[in-house]
Amino acid sequence: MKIGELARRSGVKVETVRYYEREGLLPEPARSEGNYRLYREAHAERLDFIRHCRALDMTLDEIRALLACQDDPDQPCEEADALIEAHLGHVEQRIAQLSRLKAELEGLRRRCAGQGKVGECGILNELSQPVDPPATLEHAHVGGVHPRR
Amino acid sequence: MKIGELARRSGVKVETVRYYEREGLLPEPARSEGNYRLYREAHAERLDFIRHCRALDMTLDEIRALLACQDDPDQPCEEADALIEAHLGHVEQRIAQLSRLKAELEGLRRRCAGQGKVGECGILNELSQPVDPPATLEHAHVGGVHPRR
DNA sequence: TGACACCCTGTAGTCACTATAGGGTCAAGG
DNA sequence: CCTTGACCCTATAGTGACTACAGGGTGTCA
Ligand SMILES: [Zn+2]
Ligand SMILES: [Zn+2]
Ligand SMILES: [Zn+2]
Ligand SMILES: [Zn+2]
Repeated sequence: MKIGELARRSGVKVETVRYYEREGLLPEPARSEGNYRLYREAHAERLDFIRHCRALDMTLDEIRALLACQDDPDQPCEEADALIEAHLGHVEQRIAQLSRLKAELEGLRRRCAGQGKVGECGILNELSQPVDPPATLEHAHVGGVHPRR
Repeated sequence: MKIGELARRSGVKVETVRYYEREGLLPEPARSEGNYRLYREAHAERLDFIRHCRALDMTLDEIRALLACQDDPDQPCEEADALIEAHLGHVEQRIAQLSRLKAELEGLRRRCAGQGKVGECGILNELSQPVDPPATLEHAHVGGVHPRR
């Protein structure tokens, strides 16, 4: 299987597959006579694993750690379980933070009468008030509201 | 007021202030004889506005648009209000998405008996299953669960 | 022989900063 | 006058997880 077919099967771009190889998440595959990468089923499964984890918003570092567990199947699974638990914590923290932002945005919205001019709008006046620096979460990584195109 | 004092007052780094200037969010201030930036109250207010918006996870593009409204105080405030409304949508979308991830992670956690080896752990086996590509949200930008250090 | 789809490497761009390197300015103390 | 130290300046590169080229090579078909 060449890189294009692997990428299609797992729903990623070809460049992403090569990126995962550079990052050490996918092992270097065999090469054809013409220097093309040649993949096997095991590569496709590993790529699905990675994409599954990415769909859960894990970092590549978290995924690397999980893959290291998986590559050692006789070890107890405590470490892998702890990684999932920790990441669940990251997601929960981010949900809590975004819920606070949502409440603040809804409060902001209520401060606009709707027919006024910018100079009188409660929204913009409120936003000019200083803000106490947002508490920096320790291992937070579950990110932005805005996607990359 | 020199850049260090401005930065301290608004709780940002000096480099961030210079970055906002390069990005056109803060106007270029006057310079001292020794080429130091000299700021006034209006600059501090504008910086507070920017930080307030960033604390709500708006992008710099969204903030630029809001600042453009604010710089034109006789216009009706509809556009500014629509920007806030749209961003509230971004936050709500991201909360919904993260809630789905949270449910899936909790489901994963239940698949581990707790005393097994990695090879038998339901978590890792489940993660090896392919995943349908996550629906790409149109203007999503409210990002990751994982923070930058 | 040419067209075309696919593959290769290497580099640069994204976003919102952050962190250096390598210098200049300015007030106080010796 | 000279040094120390805090502050300032510009310019450049790094972060994460990709994405998009540029500039070439390979393989198959007509
Ligand atoms: Zn995580
Ligand atoms: Zn309004
Ligand atoms: Zn937004
Ligand atoms: Zn387990």
